[in-house]
Amino acid sequence: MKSDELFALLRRRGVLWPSAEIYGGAQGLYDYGPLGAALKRRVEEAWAAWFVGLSHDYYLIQPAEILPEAVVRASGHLENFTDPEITCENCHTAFRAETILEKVRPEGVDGLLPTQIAEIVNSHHLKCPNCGSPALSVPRAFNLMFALDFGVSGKERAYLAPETAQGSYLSFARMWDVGRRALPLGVAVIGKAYRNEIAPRQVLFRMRSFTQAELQIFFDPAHFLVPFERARDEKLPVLRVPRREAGQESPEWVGAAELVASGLPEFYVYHLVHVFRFFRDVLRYPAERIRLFEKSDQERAFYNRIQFDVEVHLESLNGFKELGAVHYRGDYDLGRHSEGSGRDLSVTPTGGSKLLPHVLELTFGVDRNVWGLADTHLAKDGERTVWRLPPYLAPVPVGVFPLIAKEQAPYALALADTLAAAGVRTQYDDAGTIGKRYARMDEAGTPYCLTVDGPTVADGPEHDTVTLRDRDSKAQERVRAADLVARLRPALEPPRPARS
RNA sequence: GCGGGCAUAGUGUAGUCUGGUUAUCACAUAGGCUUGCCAAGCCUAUAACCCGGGUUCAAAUCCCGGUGCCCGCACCA
Repeated sequence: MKSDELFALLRRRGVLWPSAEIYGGAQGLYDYGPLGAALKRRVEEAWAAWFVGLSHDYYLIQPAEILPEAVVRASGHLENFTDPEITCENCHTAFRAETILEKVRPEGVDGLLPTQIAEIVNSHHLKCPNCGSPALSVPRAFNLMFALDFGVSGKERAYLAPETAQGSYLSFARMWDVGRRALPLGVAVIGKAYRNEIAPRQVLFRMRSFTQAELQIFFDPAHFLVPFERARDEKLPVLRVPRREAGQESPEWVGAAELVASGLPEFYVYHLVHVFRFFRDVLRYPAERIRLFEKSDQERAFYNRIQFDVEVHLESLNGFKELGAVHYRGDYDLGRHSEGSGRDLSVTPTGGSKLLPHVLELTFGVDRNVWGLADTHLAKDGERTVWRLPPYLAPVPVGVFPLIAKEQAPYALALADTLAAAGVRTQYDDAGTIGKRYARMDEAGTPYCLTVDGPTVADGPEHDTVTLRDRDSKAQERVRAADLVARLRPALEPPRPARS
């Protein structure tokens, strides 16, 4: 489905819509409706079950979403987000002011006001590096962070967190103390991040307020032992730099052991395997649509030593899109915060020697995956539209209908209440014909529908049995009402990784 | 940010070029009749010209500004 068509469908069904619609909308902001909010929450639950479940030493925390200025200064966000940009009025290419002034001012532009930069551009008659035109714009400082007045004095500044990772780094010292004082130590966060994007686009793909799910693993690079045997036999669809440079865009399937043999650390490949399994086995993206895209030295941020993006081919957006990534960030983060805060964040594990832990970051865009799940799992099947979500991700896992509202409504309502009380979320519906109700639930991604009919309420062998209808096969089966909870509940639990 | 395109009920649309009747049609939604296990049929109801300004006797239609969306470029530490 094309992006427009998919978004129209999601709007119509109340999955999501633009924020502040009645005022004409606000770029880059979206609201989730009932189905969307439920789906997003289930994705988050499945993510936490899988990744926090990877180790006894991985924990979920919830840090603040506002960062004091000192934090973003130390992390590098302040300087990197305020680079002034100059645009060529002729060919419309944008450049960093630093690039344009490179030759005449090799010391850089830090500390200069936009007007001062403009003066230098004018006095040296600088031209566009692309087309040679002298029509260069006045420098514009764009800061992707939302700045806030913090406190009542008006003197302190703070920023909305541009990523959730900083909250984990800030919490490291405390986590060390409350934890087992052992490495590796995993700190997971599912939270909001805010970026004042220049051009928000493609609905959930570039938003100004979005949700990230990230796991920061602090470890000793000399001793990061992982149960690699659980990953060794997996084959991964990787697209590595040499293959990319040879002009290939499709991945090749390479065994985990082979990746290690090529020089990637075991701990990295082990986690990459589990990230791949999450996308294939938990979110159930088709394996052939997934590729692990290695970023080259030039492409990745300077502090990332190894980076693979997890990309999924999305029809609505015409190509592979980044839905997650695995970054080996070295000791950059704790180093910067040690320096910035004046507090030494190095630790001494029991029986070990003092070190500044390194960080392996597993990062996911939650909103992007909600879109991805709509793109890959929601499709037309002849007349009907079916959202083939895994049952544990379905916003409403069970629909309950009376075949004839006038006759079986009380029984069906009571059944829905019983299931709800047992922790199975249901939707009761008696409007229109039975086929219409099935179609409605198919579109909402509901995997199971229960229909109460004549035999259910009549005396006879089928008393207290209902039909259980499967979304994907449309097959029906008679099931005793009393057995329903035991029957349905296992499918509604998200998978967890194997662990000793 | 730049360039191009677009904006009409909940959704998709006709009408805009060439200003003029009660703004078209389908689906969806609500109610009724009928049917009773995969979007059937009939009747009824609800519901729209993105916002602001201008031109005109008259604006969904023409002009200007704004906002939003789509595509391309740039950006995405």
